[in-house]
Amino acid sequence: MISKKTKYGIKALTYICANIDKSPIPTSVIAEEENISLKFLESILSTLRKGGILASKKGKKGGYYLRKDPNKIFMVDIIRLLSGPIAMVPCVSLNFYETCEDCPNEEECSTHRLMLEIRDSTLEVLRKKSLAQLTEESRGR
Amino acid sequence: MISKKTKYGIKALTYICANIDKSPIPTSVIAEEENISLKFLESILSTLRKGGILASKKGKKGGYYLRKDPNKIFMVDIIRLLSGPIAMVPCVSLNFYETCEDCPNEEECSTHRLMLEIRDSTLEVLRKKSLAQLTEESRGR
DNA sequence: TGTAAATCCTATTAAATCGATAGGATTAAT
DNA sequence: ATTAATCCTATCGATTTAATAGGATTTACA
Repeated sequence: MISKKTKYGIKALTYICANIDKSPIPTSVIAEEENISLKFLESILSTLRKGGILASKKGKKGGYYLRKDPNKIFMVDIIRLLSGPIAMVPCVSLNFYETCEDCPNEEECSTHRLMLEIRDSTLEVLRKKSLAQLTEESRGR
Repeated sequence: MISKKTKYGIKALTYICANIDKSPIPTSVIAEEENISLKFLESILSTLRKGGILASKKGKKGGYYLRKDPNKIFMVDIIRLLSGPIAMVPCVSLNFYETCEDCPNEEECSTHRLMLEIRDSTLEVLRKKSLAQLTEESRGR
């Protein structure tokens, strides 16, 4: 399960992408449109800014906008930033690898093997999907 | 991330499958071999029994054994039992569906769309992989 | 130059979940 | 009887989650 943080983050980014002409967009507008708690969303957008996905403009008429072309922002990076590892188990994580204390040999661990396959199929989806693409699919129908 | 419950459950099932000739296998043996807390494993195997994957024999010389042919036990069912929904979000879950309070229209929700694709690619892996197959891949190399 | 509207920062909290741990009741083989 | 197993219920500490609170700072604009 992904957290609400991740879910709200994706929705917010899609909103910003869909309204890219109106940016910077204040947190309050997104919170209202997407039914997200304002303060919670503030912290999420802050994470996305620190992570290099969003940029912000302070003060009146300020808000958030995309730092890069949404065709060049991929969902893997967003999910990694908001949720942490893509892998369902640290021992198959590319970016957050950890050994298991209970496994003498990773190669022989059935969980390891299975989760490796799931990680790969998930990565396949997330690496291909850009924010621009997701936004178009969701809104443009 | 999957829980340790799920991880240990998969490892235990693989152990039982790999040692099917010696079944029923007592919890204590699996706990020792796979470095799992005995009491924790007890509760996991109990879940697997109640879920119809394992059967048990009580008393001395008792233990757990597979209820069905391991070629006919698929990883989807095991994961569902131990972790709950395969989907990363309740609104795309086949077996644990729930509406989101914040979404007026699911079809237009970007998170929904993305998680639908991930669910499908994950299901693809989990539905195809049998316990027998996973056991062979992990142990037999 | 003052005010409104925004980001930004730090801290707290209530609730839920996780990963165990504890203690014993029950059942069956020898 | 004894031993070795499942089975059942309850508790617990730690961590994470999803907010909430309060305010400091920055900027547009009248």
